[in-house]
Amino acid sequence: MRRVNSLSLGEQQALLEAKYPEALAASNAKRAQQKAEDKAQATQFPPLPHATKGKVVLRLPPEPSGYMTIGHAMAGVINSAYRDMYQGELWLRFEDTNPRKVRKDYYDSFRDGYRWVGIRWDHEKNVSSDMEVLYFHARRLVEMGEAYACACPADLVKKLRAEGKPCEHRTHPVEANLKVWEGMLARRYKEGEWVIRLKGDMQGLDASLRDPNILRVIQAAHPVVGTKYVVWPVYDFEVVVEDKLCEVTHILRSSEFHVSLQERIRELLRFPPVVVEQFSRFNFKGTPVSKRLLRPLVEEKVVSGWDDPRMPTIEGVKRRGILPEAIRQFTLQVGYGKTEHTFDWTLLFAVNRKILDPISLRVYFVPDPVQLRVKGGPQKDLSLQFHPTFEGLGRRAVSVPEGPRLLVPGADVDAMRPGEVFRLMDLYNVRLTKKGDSSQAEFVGDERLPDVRKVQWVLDDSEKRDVSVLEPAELFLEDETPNPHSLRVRKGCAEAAFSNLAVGDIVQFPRYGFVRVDAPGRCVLAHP
RNA sequence: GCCCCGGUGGUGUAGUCCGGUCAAGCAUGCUACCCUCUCGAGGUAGCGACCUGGGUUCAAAUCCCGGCCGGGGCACCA
Repeated sequence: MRRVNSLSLGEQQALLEAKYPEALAASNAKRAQQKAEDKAQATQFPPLPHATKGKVVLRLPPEPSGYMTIGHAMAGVINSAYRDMYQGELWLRFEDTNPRKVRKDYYDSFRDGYRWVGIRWDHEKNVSSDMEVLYFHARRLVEMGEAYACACPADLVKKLRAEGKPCEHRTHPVEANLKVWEGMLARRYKEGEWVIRLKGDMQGLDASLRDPNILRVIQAAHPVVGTKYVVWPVYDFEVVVEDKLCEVTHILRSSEFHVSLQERIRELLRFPPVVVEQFSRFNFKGTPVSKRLLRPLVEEKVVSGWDDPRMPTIEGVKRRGILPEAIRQFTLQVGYGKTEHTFDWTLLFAVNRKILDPISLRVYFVPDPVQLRVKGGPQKDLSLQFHPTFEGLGRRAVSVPEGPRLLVPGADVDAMRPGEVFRLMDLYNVRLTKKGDSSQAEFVGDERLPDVRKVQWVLDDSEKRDVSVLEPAELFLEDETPNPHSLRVRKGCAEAAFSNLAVGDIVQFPRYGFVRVDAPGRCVLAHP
């Protein structure tokens, strides 16, 4: 028993569920969970075109150049859902072909993040491990006369592309191009001297097809393969080859890419076609995903870091108390499409709350507390349930002395006038007799009264715990103006039972909201 | 500027392919009530939308054309 008590409440709950499932069998937790599952099942994705069970191969193609966000997670959930639906295979493939942008810890951010949301993948690779194959196909294009080496400076290329005019290099013979190509690989050229361009259509209306650059020299150390390579493929070329190597059948990608160039390369290389389903990005109100907007916040210490609970990163939403299951259900519910959307956070919160409600302990927390002396309050030994309807979550004992000194929310006292009768939850009724720094009230009875304010309280003794709660709000207001009040810190006191919680536990502070224990004495408000 | 892609209540989504059953469903939000020793959950009721103009048709959210608005692409980024 002592051992059990030494565990955190969250651990106790997990233990209970594992060891005595029958105790919880009839619980509302199970029922609520069942209901949620039914709902999730009701929102199935539409079938994939040209998909056969057992023959679908999908991929998650993150660029490890930043921390994983909830948007990546949602795109991952979609791919993962189809993998399951068709009993297919899923690749995790790091698109790490720009050594300048890629960083080692970002790989782990994605691996951990996908795992956290419950996505399982069947294969994993880095594109940087396929450089020889990429070179092979690049050479093929040059040999076919479909690509050529170009030494024009970048701005000239830009100019000619805008004008739809070819440059002198376009008509060079294959042998000359191959010679340059070999020279690039042999590190004979510096960055920017020579690039390989695809022969597209210099006059075409689709400007992305005007002889795009497909390989270039980058003299920077790569976090995985070091300085082994200096010639790096550009995305549109690399992705086509990789999808062939992975035998990808369906591409479900969030951001908008123009596929015409990729299709062109795929045809030239004689690779089989793939089904492409594009959908717009997952934006959350006031919370951009773009690094351009987020990075300054981190650097200027507007937020505490990439894991700040206001951030759209996986670490951020996790810290805030969003459950992976909520992200999965939410993604299934909102689906995907080409219409731009900005999700209101409350939509996600609603899903999260419904999962949390039946399993969260209730612990009293008094925000902005004020003292309240209760005259005539009788001595009470209370045994309080941690959950209003679910007894399986246990109880805690609270001993209230005679004429106790309590802490109650300042906002409630402010809103009342002397003489008002209110209920101290789980305790008794009192009448407010004096408002001020140390308010007073008198005991007026035990029996439940209809239509009176109900107020949570905490004993003002040595057992109470000072707790500050971070209240995250949107980082940006309309347009791109930073929100000066994106974080409030609420001071308050929690009852003694708070001490038994561990970092990571999520509980409900009644009349306040669901919070995740972020550190000893500190919580983050997930949502009301 | 050029090229793609979109525009259903405050927000998200269903319906649009194969026009009528959509005077538009669901979720969230808000309001009221019920329930509940929480401002949570649950229940009931209510509020609230087919971007716009024209065309085709007996009939258009759904098809066609124009406009407006939004997003993306036109990188030696992915």
